[in-house]
Amino acid sequence: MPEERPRRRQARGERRIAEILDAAAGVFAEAGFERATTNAIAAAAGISPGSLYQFFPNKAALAQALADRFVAEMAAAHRAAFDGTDFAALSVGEVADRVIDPILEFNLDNPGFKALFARPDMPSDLAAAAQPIQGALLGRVTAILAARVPGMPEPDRARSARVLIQIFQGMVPLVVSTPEPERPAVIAEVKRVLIGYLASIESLK
Amino acid sequence: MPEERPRRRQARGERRIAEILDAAAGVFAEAGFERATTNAIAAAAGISPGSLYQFFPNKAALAQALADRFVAEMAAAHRAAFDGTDFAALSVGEVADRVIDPILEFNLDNPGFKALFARPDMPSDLAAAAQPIQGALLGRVTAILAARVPGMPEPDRARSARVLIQIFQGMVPLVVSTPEPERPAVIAEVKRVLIGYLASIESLK
Amino acid sequence: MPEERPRRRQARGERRIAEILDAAAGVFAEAGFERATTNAIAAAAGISPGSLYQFFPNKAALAQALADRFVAEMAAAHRAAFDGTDFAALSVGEVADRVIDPILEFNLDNPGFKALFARPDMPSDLAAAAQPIQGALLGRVTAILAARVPGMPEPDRARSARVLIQIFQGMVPLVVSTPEPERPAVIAEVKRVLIGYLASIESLK
Amino acid sequence: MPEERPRRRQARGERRIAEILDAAAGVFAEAGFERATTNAIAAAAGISPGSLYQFFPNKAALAQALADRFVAEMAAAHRAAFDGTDFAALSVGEVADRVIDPILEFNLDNPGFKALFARPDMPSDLAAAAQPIQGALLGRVTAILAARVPGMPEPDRARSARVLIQIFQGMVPLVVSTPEPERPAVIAEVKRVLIGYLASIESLK
DNA sequence: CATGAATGAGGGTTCATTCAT
DNA sequence: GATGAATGAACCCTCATTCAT
Repeated sequence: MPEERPRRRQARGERRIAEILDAAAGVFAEAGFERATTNAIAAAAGISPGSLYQFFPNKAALAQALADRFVAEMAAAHRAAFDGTDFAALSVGEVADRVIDPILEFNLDNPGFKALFARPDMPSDLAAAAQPIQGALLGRVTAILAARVPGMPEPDRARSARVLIQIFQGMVPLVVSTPEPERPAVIAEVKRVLIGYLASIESLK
Repeated sequence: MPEERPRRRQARGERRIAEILDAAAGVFAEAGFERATTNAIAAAAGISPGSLYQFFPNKAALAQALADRFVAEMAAAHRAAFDGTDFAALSVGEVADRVIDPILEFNLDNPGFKALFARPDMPSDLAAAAQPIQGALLGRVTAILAARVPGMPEPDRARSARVLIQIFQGMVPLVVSTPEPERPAVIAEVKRVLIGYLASIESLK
Repeated sequence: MPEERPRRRQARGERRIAEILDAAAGVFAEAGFERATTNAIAAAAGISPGSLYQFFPNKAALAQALADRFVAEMAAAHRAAFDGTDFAALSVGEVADRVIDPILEFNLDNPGFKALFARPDMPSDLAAAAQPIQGALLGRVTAILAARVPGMPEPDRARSARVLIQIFQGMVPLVVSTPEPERPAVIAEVKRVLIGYLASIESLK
Repeated sequence: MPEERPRRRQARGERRIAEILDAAAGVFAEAGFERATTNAIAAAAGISPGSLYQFFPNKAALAQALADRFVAEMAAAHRAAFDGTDFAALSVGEVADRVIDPILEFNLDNPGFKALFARPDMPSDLAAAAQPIQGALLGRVTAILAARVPGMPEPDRARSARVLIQIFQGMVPLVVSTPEPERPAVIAEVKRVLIGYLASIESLK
């Protein structure tokens, strides 16, 4: 089986890449993107700086790859939340639960996410990386709206979807920064906001 | 008039400081805090690097001063929005207009604001600078809630105030990033969200 | 022999450190501590500025390390001069030869020494580094005096030891600055001074 | 009296210069030459940086002028010590008193002196400034030796004079750094050294 | 492929000096 | 002459990146 070697190598390489991205996420989360040094990331990954550059040509590419991974994981979370669900048949509360909980969980589990995507000087490449999930999320929320409020004009629907997403994403920092005993109440409130908005749209008939 | 000289000097110094802060806000907005170089800020202010350091002992102090100025301007905007207004007598829509419009305008006018206060590694000093407005804003929104929903338990009120503020602050990027012809519709939607949440609270009696 | 690698590495690292200290001693000697730039030291050591900082965290630490090395070498010279010698059994001339020659030689061989230890704003850390040799030297000269002039009161002895050391150290610049054909005569004269002082003490019985 | 104005101006200018030199001596004494900033000197002199440069074209010239003043004052002290004294008729102890006391006093009174003349990177210009007093001192000590030890060969005499001067100058730091109750004993010891050396020369007949 | 020492451009900051007022 | 704000070259140090081993 001569194919074994390359495959095994590739597998090891991918494990390495994953480790580096894990390390990078941690360092980014702790220091922010700019103050995170590639040497610190390499050290956190248990490799040498030179090795890091065998996998990523530069710091931006590393950030990009981490962003891509975040995006892929996000997409998976979204798929789990959205696929095979008939949102038209659910109550607004159930819709909110389905959509919000997994995404909140993702953000709580991945503190590096914010450090990458919330930085004020995010280059367009990075923003572009996020675009697929944003686009997918937008599409799905639009679909939910279409299912629930069929008569809504397309531009209004798109705008409302963007607003819904933004409300939610804007609340994430509040949820993340709220310590544990109080956090569920905040999450409940976030859902009330979204539900309220959804209901107000639906009431327009 | 021998008092003229120092006064004029001081006036010039303060104008210089204002110019430097303007320049810093611009460079921060464009490059982010970390990538903004003091030399670039000096150049943008039309002065030499050495001159910059006659007004601010270091980059952090410059950031602090800019933050303080933002905070002061924000506070003024808040005062203009809140003081002398009987929020209990207004409709929810009017409340939303009064509160939201000036703050949105401030954010649209000051792109450097975000670069300073949204950076992932904000030092506690900077955060402390923002605390006064945050605190004041929280106090005022809490007061509005108290006026409009007297029977609400205190912890719920505090939480709802935080959520209201966060909804709004979370929407700011969306508003700012929406180009002009579409922007008013987005702002209207933001208000609908807030109004919806307020109404849902008030309906609890 | 797997121990070879780290050992070799460490050896190379220590050679590098020695080279840097050599370079620093030269640059300090030529320009003085303040005017010596770390980049010039790096260049003199044949390395890049960044490399210098892999061995020393800053200029002060570099100076400290150089001082420590000087001190260690001085201490070795002192030990060679003092240990195992019965100064009570020697003539004053022999005592002078034993003590003076190696220290003079050290100063002639290490022009950077003066640049580090004679600077007017020597930080206390550096002074502390020199204190061990100064203390040891003082102890040894005091011991010699005790051996040769047993009846001397302790405070007088301590003072005389300090004076002897100071005479000698004060003469070093004269010796160093005297060009070669004349230098031995100056050294002879220095010894005459010390011998004369020693004799005058001993004559007190 | 039209000559009055320029003279008065000149007088005021010279007073200013003296004040600046006083300030410089103080700052040099406290911070060392390199770390002393011209702005600090100007501030200590109670003038603006610009004014300082009306009197001295640069920092080196200021140092030079201060050195020159020190030298002139030293020369005066020397003249007071040497002129009109028949050293051949005095005991060695009296010679030592006459020569040493005023110079020690000068050093004790002028802490800036050391900061200027003891710095490791003294430029040749500054050294040249000191040369006149050094030369004069050398001449006078040589003359004393000639008066007291007529048969001494010229080269030996010159060398002994240099050694005598160097002994003394080398002891100055010890004297200056010795705190008050103990200082006179140290001074007495310094004199014993010089007397001992002088006596050993004279005994050669 | 891995290593980690080496690189060097560039950033924040200082300070001797200048110049408009 | 005096002022002091302004200048800008140069310093110490960092860190993304490279390369000999």
